[in-house]
Amino acid sequence: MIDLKYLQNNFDEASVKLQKKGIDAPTLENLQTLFATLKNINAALEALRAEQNSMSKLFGQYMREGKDIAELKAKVDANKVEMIPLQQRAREAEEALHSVALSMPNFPDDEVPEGANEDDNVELRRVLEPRNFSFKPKEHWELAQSNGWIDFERGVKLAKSRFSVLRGEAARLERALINFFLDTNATKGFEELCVPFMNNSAMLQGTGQLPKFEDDLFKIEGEDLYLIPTAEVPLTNMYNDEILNQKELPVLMTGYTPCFRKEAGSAGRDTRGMIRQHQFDKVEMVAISHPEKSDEVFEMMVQNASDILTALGLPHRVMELCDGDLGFSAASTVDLEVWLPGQNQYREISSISNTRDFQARRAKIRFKDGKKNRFVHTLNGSALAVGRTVVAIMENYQNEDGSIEIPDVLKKYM
RNA sequence: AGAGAGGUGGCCGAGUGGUUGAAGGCGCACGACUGGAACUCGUGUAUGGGGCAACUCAUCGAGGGUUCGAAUCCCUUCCUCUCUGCCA
Repeated sequence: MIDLKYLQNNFDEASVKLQKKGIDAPTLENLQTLFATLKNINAALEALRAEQNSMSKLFGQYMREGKDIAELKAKVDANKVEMIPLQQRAREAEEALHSVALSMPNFPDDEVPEGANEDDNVELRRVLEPRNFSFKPKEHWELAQSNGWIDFERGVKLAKSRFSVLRGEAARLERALINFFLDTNATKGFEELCVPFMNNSAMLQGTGQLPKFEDDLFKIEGEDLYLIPTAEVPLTNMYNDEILNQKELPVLMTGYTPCFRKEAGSAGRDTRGMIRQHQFDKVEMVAISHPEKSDEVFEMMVQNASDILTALGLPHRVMELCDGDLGFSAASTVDLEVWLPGQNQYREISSISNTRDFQARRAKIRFKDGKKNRFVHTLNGSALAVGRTVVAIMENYQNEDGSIEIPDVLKKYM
């Protein structure tokens, strides 16, 4: 949730920022008006309530003193009638404001490069040189076929399209990667958590998936539960509606979960192979940070994810997202893109975002700063997407005969 | 899933219609005592909104109702616990 007071006091500035995220001026003006209207109605209503309360208090006194209460009661009744339409208007204004405000994306940071889409993202650096192949490297689905690693057909049979089954060594590689990621994150101070894979709607609203992106989620029928699209949801919401002690910050959490996404709107993209599935494994990092420390924490998280790729010997590049490509909740995002020689391109394998206080406002995550309660900053990032790492290992570690090497750091896990 | 009990501030817990936003305790913060600590003592300590402030409004799981007035009464709903059933 954006800071509505900030919006009201710095409308032009806020408007420029949100236009980059595709919000037009009229929408924003509407929001501002709703906010101002609600404030006015509430002020009037509260004045009447105050009067009502003070008159009500007199009743006790009058009755003890044996005075007549008829006149007082008449006044109170009149006051009450006056409040009814205001209460109605306040309720309507509140609902309208709430629904608009929850659909408003986060402001991009000032330093975020400008741009329209992913083509305008800025490459910060490349790590490791792509290997020179003496043969034409194959795509992972070909290798999956010849090695019997991925059973696409039976995944579809068991569920539907965009599901798959890992078999034998591939399944063990998946498991090895999860362990390797979790262990590595632990050495950086992240506490490992094992969380529910379904969360309720309040939590999904807290991190920003609801109400706007319900179509991307798998909902459990007849329950207020959704399959999580990322561990960011349960991990961040661990502290939903809580007030942390400043000494506890930063809270660093990591966890492995499968992630479930309908991939609505992705029809026709990456239909082949395992790049885009309805279910995939991911190890996530989440940080709850003091607002003044979140940039530091962010850098640490990017470095950690990059180091993991380096340890696996996977060439990658570090991309800073332009404002037009930022997600709904993010104020700034760095993507790590791993080199896929079979596809001959870099593909996203990790996305690390600082949401500043955007999620904290929605999820009411605060910390005590002296006497005041302030919103924390929340950050999240993949370390790493497991399925895509399997794909990257397949393509980068393939031999001419189609066999696949296992990176050295993983050998003790397999 | 069936039966019963219950949901109050960071935690425990009192409170069945009128200065109760809520006793008491624990915890926490600050201060005193100490060489330093523990102990002890003193003070402070719910959240959110409006206002420069004094102050004021809302909130005792959530929603609705009764009443001049509700943490307290009524209805609906969610959740938790215990027992039974089922189950890894």
